[in-house]
Amino acid sequence: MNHTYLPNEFAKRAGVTIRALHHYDRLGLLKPSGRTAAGYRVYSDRDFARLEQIVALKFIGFPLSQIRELLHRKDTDLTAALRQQREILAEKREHLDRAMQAIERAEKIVASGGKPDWEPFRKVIEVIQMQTRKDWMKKYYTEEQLANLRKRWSPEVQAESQRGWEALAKDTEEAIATGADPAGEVGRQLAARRKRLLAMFTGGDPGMEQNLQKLYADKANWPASFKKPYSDAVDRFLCQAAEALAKNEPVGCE
Amino acid sequence: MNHTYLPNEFAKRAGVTIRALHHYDRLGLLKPSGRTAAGYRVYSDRDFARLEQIVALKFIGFPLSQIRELLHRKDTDLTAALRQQREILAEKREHLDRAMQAIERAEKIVASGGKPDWEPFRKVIEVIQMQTRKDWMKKYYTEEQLANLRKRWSPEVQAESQRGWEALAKDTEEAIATGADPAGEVGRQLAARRKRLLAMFTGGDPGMEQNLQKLYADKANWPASFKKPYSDAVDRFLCQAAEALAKNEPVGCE
DNA sequence: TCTTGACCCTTCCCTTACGTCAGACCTTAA
DNA sequence: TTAAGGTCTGACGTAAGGGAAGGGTCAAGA
Repeated sequence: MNHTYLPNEFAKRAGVTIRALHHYDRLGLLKPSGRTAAGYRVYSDRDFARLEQIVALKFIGFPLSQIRELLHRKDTDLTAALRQQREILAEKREHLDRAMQAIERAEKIVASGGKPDWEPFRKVIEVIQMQTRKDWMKKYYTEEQLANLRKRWSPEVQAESQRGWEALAKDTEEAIATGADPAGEVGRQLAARRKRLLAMFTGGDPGMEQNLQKLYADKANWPASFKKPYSDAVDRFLCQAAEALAKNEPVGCE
Repeated sequence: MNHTYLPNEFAKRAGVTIRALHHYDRLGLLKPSGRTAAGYRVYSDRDFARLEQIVALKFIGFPLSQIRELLHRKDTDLTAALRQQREILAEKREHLDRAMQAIERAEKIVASGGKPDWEPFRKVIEVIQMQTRKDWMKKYYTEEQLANLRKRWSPEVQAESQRGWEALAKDTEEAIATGADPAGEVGRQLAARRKRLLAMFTGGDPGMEQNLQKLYADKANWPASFKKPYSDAVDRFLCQAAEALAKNEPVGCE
């Protein structure tokens, strides 16, 4: 059972390249058990186990330097390292999500044409600034609520929400064009759709709903990225409809 | 309105470092409009617009070399570049998701203690192998179904699902200990919980449910990472309960 | 006029995790 | 004996800048 391997076989079995083995050797991360008379590296089963660990730690994103620490010193706090690494990955994922969202926006604007080619990037920049506007959002949301929001507000959900708002805007414009009454049946249905879309954002948390209304009222200080995708007329109609739908609840129209 | 900026003001306004400006200058990505007699870089509003574009494209993950192409040649296909970039980001996100899942597993095993410190990494490796087992999953799932699954199966959902299974296992063990009947009321409720957890995975797609059953039957070929977190006794009890709950539907127990 | 502090310049080395040569050495089969 | 295939070390390249060395510029205060 105590096999020995030459570099080629060893590397293939572990799914790494020979060059990587050289690299780990030079870093002192994985020294081969021995050498042949000609100087060829010779690896053992124990080396293989260690390489497996290295590969695993690399997969979850640890840098080689830290892997060496973790494998070298038994006293290193593994749980703390894992937790920290998970947090790092979570941050990276957040960035990726925002980048994907930005691309989708840009694609949409490019596809709708008409504008000069570089218009999309204004939008992208707005999204970035929204990211740096975290402190602004903290005026209204607690850290915990923001964390929940980030969890729920995946790019897919965002995309769906955006589609929903666009469709709602279109239908509302039609309703206005046909002279519909905000308090009538059509308005009632549109208001219900608006409510569901808001619920996608708040996740049904009443605290967040309140905050959303305060935030909505703070119109003067909105970052540009919060600009609604529909006109003031549509906004007014929907607000009136929403108030008609729920006579007793404040709706957040000015 | 035609402002000029020295590096400090310019960099701050755009949210980059002076060192980055030097870098872009050297790459020919953003040459300042002019220089003072002393050799200081002088930037204009047009430079600012260009820098905004650079920052935006960098945010969505384009390398500087490609950014230069995109900004230099008007004929470059922007839509194609955006689509491709989105795909690249999607792949990265997939990797991140799997890494986070691996960390969560490792953390759980470390926390439960008892095992030698390096046991967790066996589990991590299994997750990696599951990744390379894509071809195996394709036996049962179409590409489209897999894509849907990846969308829905975020780390958060995974974590929640895992918690759900663990709780279900615990409660089922208790039920077995008290001699409950799989076909009785307790069994009925446990079976319903099992069904809901499966639904988290299938998303209610009946095609995927069928596949899940086929996959379940292919027990001999399961990758190790699919090992259930509960004992065979719990498994049998839940299967019998599920069959009792839905007399006419096949449940997938052997 | 001299100095201080805040800017700015260029050039060079450093970072990660290897990939890619280049030139030389080893082993084995034909 | 030679050809093929495997291996060695060493050096350089990658992306996107960070940091430091060593030096110039500018405005204001002593």
